[in-house]
Amino acid sequence: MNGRFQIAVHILTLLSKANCELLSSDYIAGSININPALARKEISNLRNYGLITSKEGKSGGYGLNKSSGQITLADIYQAVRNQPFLGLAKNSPNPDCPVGKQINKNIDSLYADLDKTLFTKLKTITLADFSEKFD
Amino acid sequence: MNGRFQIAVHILTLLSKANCELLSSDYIAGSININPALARKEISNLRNYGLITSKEGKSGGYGLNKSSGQITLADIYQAVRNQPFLGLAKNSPNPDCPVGKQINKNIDSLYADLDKTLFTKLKTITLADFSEKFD
DNA sequence: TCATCTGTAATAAAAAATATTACAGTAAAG
DNA sequence: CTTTACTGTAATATTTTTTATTACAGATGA
Repeated sequence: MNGRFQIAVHILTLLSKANCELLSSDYIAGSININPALARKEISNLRNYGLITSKEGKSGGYGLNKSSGQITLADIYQAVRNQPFLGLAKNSPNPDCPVGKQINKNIDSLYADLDKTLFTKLKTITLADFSEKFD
Repeated sequence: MNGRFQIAVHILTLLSKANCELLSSDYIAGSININPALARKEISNLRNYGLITSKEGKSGGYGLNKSSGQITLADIYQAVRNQPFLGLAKNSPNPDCPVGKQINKNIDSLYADLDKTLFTKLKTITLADFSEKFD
């Protein structure tokens, strides 16, 4: 799993515990210990997926766009991955070999299967569930 | 998922279809289209996990150490990963932030949970099952 | 004793992830 | 209106990880 997933979960957990106060990218980046520009970039992506709202200008910042009970970890993962969960087969095997010729197709289909399994699991956990684990 | 998993599955599929003939690292690397030294390195690891046997010297090569029905994809993955399936939390968040302080613990526990889900799924698929998909 | 393999380490190159810098644009507050 | 404190985003640099390459010692059979 991608490091971006962890960052995204961290961001959304902060927002979920912020009680509707807007948080700045500086504050968020400080909690994660990453660069504010990187935080803004990930936030921008999460906003494209409808999970976050933002407000520009002085006293601007970020908040959740839905209640934490309505956001599942599957939503977060879907926003973060640009490829299927486990990546695609990416070798260029020998087409003259009977196994090489078919391996990518079969690996892709295996990955899709595993992907579905994980996704099903992630759908059962809401951001609210996850946030509750923090004091 | 790791590129090494795909390589490992490819190697074991080749061996499983080789009908007990020993295959050389050159042949295997040629099918995957990778460097023979890299293939030998992965094979060496798979041998440490009891999945492959090797024979040195002229007319040497590699073969399966168990029947393909006795090897599951979970065995292969376990051999290939050095860390849990989805990696460990690896940020160094701010310990002065209530969320930052606890995020790694909670992410690790989430990953362990997801890991178990995937592992359970992978255990249901044998190398024989996978190999059957090739003509 | 030569040819053909494996085993492994050291190194190099390529690719991917992450961090940094910079600055234009927006909104509130004086 | 002008200053201040933010977001939005692109360009670039750095670091880390992955993958490839080279090299050669050791094993085994012909």
